[in-house]
Amino acid sequence: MNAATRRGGEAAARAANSRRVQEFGLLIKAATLLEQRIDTVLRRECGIGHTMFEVLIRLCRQPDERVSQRELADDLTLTSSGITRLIDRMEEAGLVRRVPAPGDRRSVLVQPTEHGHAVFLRAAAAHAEVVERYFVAPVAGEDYRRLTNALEVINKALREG
Amino acid sequence: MNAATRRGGEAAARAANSRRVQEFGLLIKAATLLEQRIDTVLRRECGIGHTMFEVLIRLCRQPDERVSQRELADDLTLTSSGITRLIDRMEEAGLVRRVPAPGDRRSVLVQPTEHGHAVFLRAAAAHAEVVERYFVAPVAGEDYRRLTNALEVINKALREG
DNA sequence: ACGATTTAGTTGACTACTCAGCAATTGACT
DNA sequence: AGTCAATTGCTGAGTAGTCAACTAAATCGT
Repeated sequence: MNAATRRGGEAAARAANSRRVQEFGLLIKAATLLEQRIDTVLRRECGIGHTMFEVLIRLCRQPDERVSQRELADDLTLTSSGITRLIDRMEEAGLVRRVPAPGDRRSVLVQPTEHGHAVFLRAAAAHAEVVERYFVAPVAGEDYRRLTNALEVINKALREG
Repeated sequence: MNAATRRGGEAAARAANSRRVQEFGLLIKAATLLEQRIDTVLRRECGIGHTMFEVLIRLCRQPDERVSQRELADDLTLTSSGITRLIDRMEEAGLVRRVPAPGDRRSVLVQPTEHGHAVFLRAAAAHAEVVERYFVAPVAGEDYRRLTNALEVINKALREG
């Protein structure tokens, strides 16, 4: 190993060991593991993955239970083609149905079926268990409030910047 | 809409609007947006995505700069076949090289090339900027320490449970 | 009121993963 | 030593997303 390579390696080692890198890694890792855990549980107990569950949340929390594909795509951080295919699969699984949007013939509204409701209710229970156990419980009361607060601030910064 | 459907809808609406669901959504969303943002920046400025960057971090922070594929897979939350293909692409891009592991002929060690070092150094700078701006800065001093602490506790719970 | 721009959704071709099944090697137990 | 189980990495087939290019509909500027 020559001197230049060694210098490069040292600088790289410093960068790779930086506090920020480690700390940021914690966020990515926690989110990945939690998402994976939920996905596994939902698949086993309800036959849907985490992404479909996220769609059902958006549909069911709306009073009229109708959301456009565009809004879903923005909310889930997917592209419009990603949403098209996701809703295709959900429609095929009998979880949702597409209805034309009154007043805008370009837009498609997505609506849960009765089966969609039923699956969502079971999924929500399983979801709540995992969230409670690995996200809420490990972080005690006051710190939990601060955690969600921090996450909100980060999301705000991302939306604005 | 009949009475049964309406009842199902109301229960679903309650579940979908639960505090925990919203709060957990903040974590997923923050992680997704941050990862996406970093991916875009790295791709534009260094020609690599976020996943390859994560591999380079693991390689460069090791004193001897050699890590087995198995360890990388565990660290990045990928399957062994996922890592095989990722390292294939990185090798093809000239970022890393595979070397046989002394003392275990099943195992393959991955090592950054000189080009890998160079790319990593530029990428680390870009990465640091995004992390500083959207992850560290929005959450002021004391709360930031608590945030990383909470994330650590969550990761610990996930590893153990 | 009409052409130019923007927006919503779809499709084809591609990318990056997963899972299941495999071969090679290692370790553990008699 | 000899076999059985576990571990490492690889491969074929399938899944879930992306991007680029398209059509149809709506909105804007004049």
